[in-house]
Amino acid sequence: MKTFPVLPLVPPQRVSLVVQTIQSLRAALAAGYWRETMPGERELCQTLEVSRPTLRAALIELQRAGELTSAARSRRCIVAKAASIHPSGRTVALISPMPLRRLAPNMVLMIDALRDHLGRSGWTTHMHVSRSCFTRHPDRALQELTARSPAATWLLITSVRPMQEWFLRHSLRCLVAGTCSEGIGLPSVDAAHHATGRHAGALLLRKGHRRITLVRSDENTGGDNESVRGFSAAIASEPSATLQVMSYRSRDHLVTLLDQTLRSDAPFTAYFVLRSLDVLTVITHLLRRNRHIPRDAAVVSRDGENFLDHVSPVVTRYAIDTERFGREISRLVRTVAETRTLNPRTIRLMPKFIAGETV
Amino acid sequence: MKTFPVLPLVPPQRVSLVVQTIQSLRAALAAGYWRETMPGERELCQTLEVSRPTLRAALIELQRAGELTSAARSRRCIVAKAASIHPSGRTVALISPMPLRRLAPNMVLMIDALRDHLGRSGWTTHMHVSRSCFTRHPDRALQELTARSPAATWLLITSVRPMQEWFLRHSLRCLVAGTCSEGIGLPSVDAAHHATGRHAGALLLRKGHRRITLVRSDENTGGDNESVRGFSAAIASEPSATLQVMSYRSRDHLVTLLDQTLRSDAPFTAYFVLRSLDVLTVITHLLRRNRHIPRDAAVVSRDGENFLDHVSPVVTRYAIDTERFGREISRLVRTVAETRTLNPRTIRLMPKFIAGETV
DNA sequence: TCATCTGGTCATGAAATCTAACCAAAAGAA
DNA sequence: TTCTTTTGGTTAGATTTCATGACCAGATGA
Repeated sequence: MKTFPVLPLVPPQRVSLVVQTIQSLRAALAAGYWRETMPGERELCQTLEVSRPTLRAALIELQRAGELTSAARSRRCIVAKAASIHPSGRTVALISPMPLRRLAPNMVLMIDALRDHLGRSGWTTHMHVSRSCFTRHPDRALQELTARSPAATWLLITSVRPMQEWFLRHSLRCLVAGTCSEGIGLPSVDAAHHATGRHAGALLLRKGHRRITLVRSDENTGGDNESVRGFSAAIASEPSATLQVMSYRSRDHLVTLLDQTLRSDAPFTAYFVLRSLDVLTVITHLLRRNRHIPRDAAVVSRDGENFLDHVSPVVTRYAIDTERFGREISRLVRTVAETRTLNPRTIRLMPKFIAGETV
Repeated sequence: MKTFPVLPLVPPQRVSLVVQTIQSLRAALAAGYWRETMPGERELCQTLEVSRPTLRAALIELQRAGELTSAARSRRCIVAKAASIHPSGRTVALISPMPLRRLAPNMVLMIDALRDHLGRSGWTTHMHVSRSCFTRHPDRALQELTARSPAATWLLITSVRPMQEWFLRHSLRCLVAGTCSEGIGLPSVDAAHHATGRHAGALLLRKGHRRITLVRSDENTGGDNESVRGFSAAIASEPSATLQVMSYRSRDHLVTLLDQTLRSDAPFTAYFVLRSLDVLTVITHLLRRNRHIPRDAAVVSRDGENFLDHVSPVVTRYAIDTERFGREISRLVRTVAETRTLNPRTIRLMPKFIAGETV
């Protein structure tokens, strides 16, 4: 019997990046990481941290090996059916309509806290960015996404009604970070928007304001409707008070609407703004039009981002504890993953009121 | 026994040839392939099939690790006991002076990208928040912290000179996210602050501004000095231009300084603000004092946070790619962990200029 | 004395890789 | 329908890594 001596001095192997990429892809394919079809090239580049030419070289090699089929202008298909023993065990998939950098800073903090907690418990999180899952007819996109990347639990961020309905209908394990639409019994963690709205309304009335504007986006996310209801209820308690709801499509549209309101004869003296980023727009625009804050116009922000501290004057707002938000979601994720039935529990966190100088 | 979960899609590891060579040499050394002394460099090159610069980099690294001794003009000697205290724990420890929610949003995004990338390569990150490590005499705090929580690599965020010196002195594996102080050779990833400053200066001069203010914090972090130097150099090229550097202690102090400047007879017509949060303060205060932007005063922000898009007018600024920033750091972390400060390399990323409406 | 070996250093060029575009077709949303 | 987004396909230029080959000065030994 011949024994092979272990070579004591082995020269470095010089595996090119393309080959390494092929190996990574093969391993994932063998593990059944994707079903049917591959993700787009650009997305793969991101996750593999590799440039597109490199990735394409690897993909083409796999095609030549017959493990993938190329289809012009549509996604590549997986040929060999892999032993689909994909351990979807401890994986949470986040679905967001935009990449992190487009989300509000507080949302990023929340996600970070969430990942941290889940990571400590041995979970991995995976973020999916897909615009088409948030449209009015998200069925196809959701079908494909959930089929392609199995996860123990799905976490919906800034989700809209059709999406939530889809998840409920397919009874996939999921939970909502933010507001769950009315009548849809998905477990969720949310800020207490109704209570916040009521508090803000009462505050402005107490300060003597009677002509009040609520500023909201025309997309219905983030519990805007609830805020509006809470705020309206508070304002309605004072018969002499008028409430105008300003619903804008874009930043520029908001500016236009503000100018219209400013031109009106009986001016509005208070603004309750739902999105903190738009508070910036409102405040800077009011200042630009020579309105004094808070003398000519009071401003209250429903969301409490950090940067509002640096506005002069400091913005009065309601701040949520992102750390806690993330922790609660992390807990709920684990509960949902363990229990078979969806427990439609809703956790509401009350934001902290931060008295600023804009009221 | 602890088992690590197998990650389904691991990005290629990009082991550089130098690192591969180090591994080959280590293996041979451990196997006792040579006695007392090493072969000559040229011979080793042949057997390892590697060029001399590459081999030498590997040898020097082994010297630094104390496994070989360098002898000028005679062969290298092998240190008897290969200590092999390679802290292969895949843990990165971040040190920050403040919790995430107090950091600039872009920094949070960067950290998130970093965690994501490292996580997929099987690393865990741990965040430490300690003010006392960022003081002028951080020795005790750092001693305690590093002793308490071992990590393969330390990542310093918004770090200051004494801290960096301490790490260099104790030759712990670390790298700097942000600016590495002058003369301290730690590997770092940073924005190209000097170039940005020069660009901004040239821009303002081209627009006809001659009395220009640079707004900076009195803490020296985030490459503020570099920005000042680059900006000054650009302004100095125009003899008729005046540059005032406004260094503030706090938000309120900044407001006071702004008011002083506004009262001066020959007004300053342009502001270059280093921190994006303070851009908010500057802009809102200028608006409050009825200055029109950009007619009375132009504002340029060195940092490019997203929320500046929502200011009216949209702020002209320089934005770094946080995703890329995090990726570069992630890569550097892995390099540093494998070799001890192999290459005290500084990576400079050029931010993208975003033309706004404030110039 | 002289050829040869040693580690140290440098300039140059080739290859691998990344970045950032642009294109046209297909798919999907409104 | 019309418009936007996404898809794979392609290219040019910059950057980084590594190899090649040369030179130097001291050490070594014939």
